[in-house]
Formats: sequence, C-alpha cells, structure tokens
Amino acid sequence: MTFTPAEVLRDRGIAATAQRLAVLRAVANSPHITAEGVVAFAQADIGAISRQAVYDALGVLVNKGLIRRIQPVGSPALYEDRVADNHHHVICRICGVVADVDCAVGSTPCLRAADDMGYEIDEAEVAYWGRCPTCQAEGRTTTVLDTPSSRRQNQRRTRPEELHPTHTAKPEEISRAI
Amino acid sequence: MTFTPAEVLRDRGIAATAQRLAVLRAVANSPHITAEGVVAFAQADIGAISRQAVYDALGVLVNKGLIRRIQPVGSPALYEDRVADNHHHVICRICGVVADVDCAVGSTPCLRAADDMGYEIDEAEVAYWGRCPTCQAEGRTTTVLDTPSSRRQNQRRTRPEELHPTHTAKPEEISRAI
DNA sequence: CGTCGAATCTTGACTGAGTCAAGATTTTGA
DNA sequence: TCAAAATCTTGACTCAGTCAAGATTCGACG
Ligand SMILES: [Mn+2]
Ligand SMILES: [Mn+2]
Ligand SMILES: [Zn+2]
Ligand SMILES: [Zn+2]
Repeated sequence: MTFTPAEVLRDRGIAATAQRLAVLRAVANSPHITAEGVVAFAQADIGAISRQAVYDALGVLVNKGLIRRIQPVGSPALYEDRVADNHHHVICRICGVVADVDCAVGSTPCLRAADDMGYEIDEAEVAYWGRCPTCQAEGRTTTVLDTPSSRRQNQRRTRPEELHPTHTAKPEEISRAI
Repeated sequence: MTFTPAEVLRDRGIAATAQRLAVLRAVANSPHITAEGVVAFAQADIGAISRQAVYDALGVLVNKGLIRRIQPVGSPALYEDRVADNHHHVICRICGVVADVDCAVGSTPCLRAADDMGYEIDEAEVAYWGRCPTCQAEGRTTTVLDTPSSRRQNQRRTRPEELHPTHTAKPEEISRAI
C-alpha cells in the first residue's frame, strides 16, 4: 500500500492543507530549493500562498522529518526531501552551487570528537567546500560570493585555503586521510 | 623575537589602526564572540568605534588568517583567535553554547567524500550537535533556541535527533564509529 | 619631521531572510 | 453537520549585516 502525500501528512498528525502539499511538491521538484523558491513554485502551482504559510509549512515539515533544512554559510536555508539517508553537502566556493555527497567513512563518520567536552553529542554535520566542475571548466578562481566591500579589501587573488583554514589539506594528504 | 600586535598587522600588509588592535583584543579576550560583542568590548576599550569598522576589521582579520569566523546555524557569526590548529565546534541544542573540540580521526578527518561529484574539495567543516554539561545537569530537554512560532508548532518534547536527522546515531553506534 | 595618496573609518540609509501578532479561514474528528 | 483546533493571511517588524559617500588616519617617501 502506497500513501498519498495527504495521507502521509495526516499520518504524522498534521493537517493536509493545499499549502503544505504544494510546499511538498516544490521541494520534491527541486532539491536544495530556497524558501523564496518554494514561494514562487507554490504560487505558480496553486495560484496563491503567503510567504508566511510557506515558512510555517517548511518548519513543520522539517520538524516532522518529511523534509530536511540545510543552512550553508552565506546562503539562505535550502530544503530537500532526501531524508532517508545520511548525506552531506559540498558547496562551491566560487558560485555557491550545492551538491549531495555521501561520506566516505562508514555510516557515522566523524561522529566522535577527540574529547566531547562533556557534551552528549548526537550528530556531526559536515560541509565540504571546494570548486564545482563548472567553475573548474570556466577557469574561475575568484569567488562571486564575496560582497563588494570584502572584494575591495581583498584585491589579491584569494586562494580558498586562505579563507577556510580548518582541515585544509594538500591533495596528497586528502588521499592519505581515512 | 616576539611581535607586538601592531607589528603582526603590518607584517600581513595591513595598517595597524587603533580599531583593528581593539578588535583583536576583543577576540583574544573572549573566544566565540559575536560582532556585536566585539563592538561592545572595543567601545569600552578605546572609547569609540563604529559598528561598520568592527565588521570591516573582522573581515580583513579573517581574510588575513589572524582570526577565524564560525557561523553556527541560528546564531550570528562568532569569532576566535585560535587559528593555528584544526578544531571544530560542538553546539548545545538547548542553550546554544559553543565549545571547541578536536576531531578524533587523524589530522584531516572526513576530508574525503565518497564521491566528490567532480568538485575539488579542499575542506571539510564539521559541526557537532549535542547537549552541554550545564543543560544535562539542569535536566533541560527542550530547546530554548526555537522561536515562539516554532515552539507553538512543536508541543511534544522534541528529541534532538528528530530535528537534525543527518548522522544521527545511538550511543553504541557512536562508540563503534571510527 | 612634513606631505600626500591610499587605506581606513564614520555616518546613516538600506537589504534579505526570517519572525511576530491578530484576526479570518480551513480542516478534522465527534 | 458542526464546533474546536489548527492553519493561513496580512502587514508590521527585527536582526545581522551591507552599501555608499565623505572625513580621517596611516605610513612610505623625500
Ligand atoms: Mn542534499
Ligand atoms: Mn573555536
Ligand atoms: Zn561553482
Ligand atoms: Zn546547553
């Protein structure tokens, strides 16, 4: 037995409104979509929906585990319906495009810190940073994500590893890494 | 030979202004401080400084590698001067407090995705999520980070793993994890 | 030392992404 | 069917940060 989206919503204990169903379709249709993107899609889909309703729907759908919210630095939140698996995201430093990646290290990689500082740790969230195939092909080496004022401060060609020093590694170190 | 902060700044090719030195002192004084925190500290320190000057200074100091910016979800950016090593952050889901953690898996953990999607990956950024010792001691189990509207939607006791499904693991899985 | 151009700082308006609050509408389960 | 609860609409509002233009300061050079 397969369930309609409306049944899935009621099963989770929330009302199956036209707005929520439209939001669900928007997210299913375009992975890593922004809230504004959902607004546009859903308005085209069902004719009208308020921005607040979209934010509310995205919020409960995230809480109920039907969709996932990711919040890359420097970008508004993105939503996707790929919730069943463990996956991370790789973000292009140049153009900001986001892609899914599985993690190499088993099913719960990096889920232990060297010293947990007394915290009960239940999740390790990983964001990979790099340069996407398109930006490589176009030979782009400067970010288009910087603001004009930071670009002013930063006339030299910025090498990415200078921006994000943590866990920076040379290619051969990457090969060695577990 | 040890260098004065002013010398360090000039060495990196930027002017040693009173504002930048005050920002540097603010960050050195309180790890994981917000920009607003820096404004307050620096104003007490040198009498007056504009908010824009603080943002500008934080920006160039980050670009020059003298300080590090971290941007936890749901929090304004935080700044610290611990830049020499690889370290990550663990964030309390209940109260939002941030602590430093080293990563367990060698010096470049998680720096390889299963499939790099054609990206040139140069960094893996890890955020650990959990419950801090204080919140454990106080027996707090509900977030104080949610907004009122999301709290309205979310009457049941929220178990953290329901909020952040990625890399969720039971304790025994954590023990098994590399 | 003084000077001068570049770098930096101040001021104040402005933006994007998201939230709040109150009242109207819709959904659901009895 | 019908009311109570949940949800949606509207429009103001907030927060963190950015923009732009002009004033001030820094520091390399003479
Ligand atoms: Mn994804
Ligand atoms: Mn830190
Ligand atoms: Zn790109
Ligand atoms: Zn806490």
